[in-house]
Amino acid sequence: MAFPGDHLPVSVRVRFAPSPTGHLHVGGARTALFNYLHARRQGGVFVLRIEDTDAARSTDESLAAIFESLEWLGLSWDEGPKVGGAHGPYLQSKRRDRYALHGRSLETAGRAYPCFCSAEDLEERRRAQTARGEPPRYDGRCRSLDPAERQRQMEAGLPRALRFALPESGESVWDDVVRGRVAFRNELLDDFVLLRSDGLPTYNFACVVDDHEMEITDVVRGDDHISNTPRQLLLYEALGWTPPRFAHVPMILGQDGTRLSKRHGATSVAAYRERGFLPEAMVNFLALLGWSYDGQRELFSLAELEQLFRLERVGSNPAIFNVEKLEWLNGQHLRALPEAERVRRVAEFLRARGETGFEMRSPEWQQALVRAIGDRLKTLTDARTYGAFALEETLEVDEAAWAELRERPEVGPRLRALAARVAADREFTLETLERDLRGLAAELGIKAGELIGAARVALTGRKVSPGIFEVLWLLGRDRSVRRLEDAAARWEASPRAGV
RNA sequence: GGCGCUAUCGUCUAGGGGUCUAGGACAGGUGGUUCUCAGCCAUCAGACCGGGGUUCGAAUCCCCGUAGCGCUACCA
Repeated sequence: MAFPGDHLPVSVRVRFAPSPTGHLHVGGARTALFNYLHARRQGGVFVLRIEDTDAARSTDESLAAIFESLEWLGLSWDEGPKVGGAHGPYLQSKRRDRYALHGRSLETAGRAYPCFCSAEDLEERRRAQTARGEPPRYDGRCRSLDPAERQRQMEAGLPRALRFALPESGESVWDDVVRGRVAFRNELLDDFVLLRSDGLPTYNFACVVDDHEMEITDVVRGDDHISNTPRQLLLYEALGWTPPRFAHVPMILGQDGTRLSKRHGATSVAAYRERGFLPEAMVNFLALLGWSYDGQRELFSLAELEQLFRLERVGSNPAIFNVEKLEWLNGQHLRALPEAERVRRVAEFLRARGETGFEMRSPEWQQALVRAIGDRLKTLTDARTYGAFALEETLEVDEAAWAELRERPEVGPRLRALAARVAADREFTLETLERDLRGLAAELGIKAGELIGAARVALTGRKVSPGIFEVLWLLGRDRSVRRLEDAAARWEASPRAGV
């Protein structure tokens, strides 16, 4: 029921607020995804806000990297850097006046006070508290400063921070969308800093001011922020603002169950991109980390997720990032791609890695290679692995594969015979090549598989490859003949244990 | 240490008191198909952290314990 003066039922407004202190990691990407999906599903607005109040750690490179990763994933923002919006600026470093303004009003209202304690002092007092077995928290020294003394310190021009004067009793409670009721006793909190002595806001203050001014209705963030929520709730109360709804999504852990970090290997979405993962798979995988549709269906496109995602279906237990599932999903999405698109992605991927062997070939050849690799393609990197025999001029021979071949009898002559057939094949199609080889095997009285095995090592240098007729076709007549003969010569020159 | 969050197969999860002899997926085993591998098909193995309650009945509700993680900064 609406009353005069009430806000009209506002549509959902969510935000993703990374700090530009490094690449976008998968945990952040997942938070961004959930925010994005929630906004899309509810017909709301997705805001991107940059929390760069830590001047020492924030960099432009990080900022650019975050934009790039979000764009790659397809998570477009409706308001924020690059696109603008009515609630800007969207960089906290450009909003100092806002924080100062609200800081002053809190101070005037007696809800905040200047603190002249130095960092060293604070550190020492904390140490003493810990030594005494007490919880380390601000002792309130400057809160109880008498007005004359406070005035004197101000006039002396001592660096001052602004601290929030917390209520000593009561509870901060909220109904979390993913966890239900969460409560903290206020007395356990301490008078935290709102504005640093350099005038920049700390996280909790900036966050509350911005969420309010940007009219954020739903705060969806990692559950490492749960214990910040009571502090923020208290700020909303002190400022006379209505707090948003909170949804604390579980964190993503490394294989060992601890918070995902560099020691768990690749953690940035950029790294997965470089490894040949598709944004489609990444999005699908991230969505499944914490959210489920019905426990059965697992394959989703971003567009489908925008329709099906519900914050209420997000679970509350932390998830371990397991790459095997990502790889499987990547294979699924790769196969779902129309062939032409798959070829395009392979070309793009190889080009980004500075490999030109693929894109120099004809479209028909490119398509044939990708088709020959077929379902072996789980990541785009596999295109290079399985296509190396045709992409690279010099053949790298796997030692184990060769060792096996070397010990087998009759290989040399057989490879030479096959070379002759291939050389004589005027049509050179998959059909004629198959006829050549199977015909020869029959004449030699051996199984086709045996001849194929030897040819595979000779032509690709490996024990594993795409189908042998495709291999021959991709290599072309000249290269095929040459490799077969080279292998035969090498076999003939090799001493054999049993001979 | 204090506070908080979490707890179902190795992993991601379904499950909201009886239909659960707990379902699906990845990974793993076995068999089949094929020129290898991948894929595909079939099949097997694999879990409700422990202890108390509540209830006719608990994976599901409550309490305690345990474990993991997070926060405990003039980081975010």
